[in-house]
Amino acid sequence: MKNITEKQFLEQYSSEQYKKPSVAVDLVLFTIDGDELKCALIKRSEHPFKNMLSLPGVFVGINESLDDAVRRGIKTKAGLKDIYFEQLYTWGEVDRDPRMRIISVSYLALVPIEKLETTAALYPYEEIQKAELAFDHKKIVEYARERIKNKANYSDIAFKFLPEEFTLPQLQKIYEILLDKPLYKANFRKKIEPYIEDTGKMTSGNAHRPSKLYKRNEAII
Amino acid sequence: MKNITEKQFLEQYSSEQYKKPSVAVDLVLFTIDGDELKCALIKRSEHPFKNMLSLPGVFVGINESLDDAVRRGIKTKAGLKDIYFEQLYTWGEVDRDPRMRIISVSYLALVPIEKLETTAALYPYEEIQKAELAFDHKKIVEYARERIKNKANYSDIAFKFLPEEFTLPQLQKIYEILLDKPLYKANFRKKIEPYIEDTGKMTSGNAHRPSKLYKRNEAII
DNA sequence: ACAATAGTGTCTGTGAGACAGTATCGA
DNA sequence: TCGATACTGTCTCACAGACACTATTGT
Repeated sequence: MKNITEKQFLEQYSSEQYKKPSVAVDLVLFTIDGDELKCALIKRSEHPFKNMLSLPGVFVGINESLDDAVRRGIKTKAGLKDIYFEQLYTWGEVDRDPRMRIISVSYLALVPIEKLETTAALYPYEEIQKAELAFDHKKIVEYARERIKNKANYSDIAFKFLPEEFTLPQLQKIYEILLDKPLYKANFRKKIEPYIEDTGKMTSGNAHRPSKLYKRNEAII
Repeated sequence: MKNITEKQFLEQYSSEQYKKPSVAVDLVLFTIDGDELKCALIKRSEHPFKNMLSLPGVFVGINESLDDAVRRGIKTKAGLKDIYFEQLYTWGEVDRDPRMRIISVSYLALVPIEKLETTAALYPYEEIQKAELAFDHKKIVEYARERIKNKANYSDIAFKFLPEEFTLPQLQKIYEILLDKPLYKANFRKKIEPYIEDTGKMTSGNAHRPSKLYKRNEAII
């Protein structure tokens, strides 16, 4: 950039001789199924890493924001819309994809299992940890796992795995899975109390004592 | 992507008709100067946003990792090497740069003021907040400010603003600036005690009671 | 009545917060 | 001796952790 204006530089930079990396968004879509945290993965049908599992992802269009690309990915790969997502980390090692230079902006997406009537193939996190994934995708999934473990302590992400109305035993179960440790009922209830609101409704038909249905108290962060 | 193989798609995608975004890294380089948190900014000499302040940044080379681009940026823009940095967030709105589509991977960099004998122009954060910055850079600086405020509570980033050896009044000052609130001496010392190590040395010549010199206890996270 | 799950009362220890005190330097 | 800064002892209160208890359903 010596002796040329920024404008000249940009013209040169935009020209053919300056190769640009491609940019993709990769999705780590988690849900909780019974006692397990599960992640949506796609079996690759082409080389490289043929027949291996990989994260669903899309390339970012030239007139598409990152968040829009994520929404498109969630829609086309999992058939979902209006679910919670947040940016995780951007992975930019030169050789992370053997075909070409691809910078991957990874996103965490969370969805209640009830919304996932669709075809997305889910794999338990515990199995993923033991398996090999395509590209650097295993590292990305593990990064996402750490993130939800941390955020469970100080944010409301646990609620993203549940429908609008839920019981406290359900919510506690989510927390136990995310934090990977058992919690004391009484303590959990005292701690969570400010963040929830009684709906007045109860569960029924569960062969045992019914439980109250709560919803998130949106007024409290 | 209907009816074509992934290979064919990639060939098409790589061809000229598929325009790619550019990727840059933008640096939020903070230091603490006296009682103030300051950020390195550059006055733009070209349109758009001519004469306005902006974050130092570089385009990511096709054969350069993101971290390498950051190191190059820190070297060329601030004349520094081997300083602490971490990725912040990736900004991908379509119109964030009026000239062309640029996706910006922002990085936080922290440096002790003693290392900054150089020319980098520093601006107090409080002033930046009141000013206007080029592009979406003000939002990025504010995001970085929030990050260090949060991380001061549970990580060791405060130490990144100090040289190897430091006094507890110095360290407390850093924390007070980062957290933007006064701290009680006694409580601060009790809390920080496990993370520091006495060097046996003392300050001197300061016209008052000298203070002990400590260093980071690397064994403790 | 019983099994099973839902929900509550209370003790304890830890640690943050607040404040008052003592210690050691230069001038 | 005094001003200024460095450093310490201790009380209180909130809250996480642990555990034992009571409550309500279907069978």
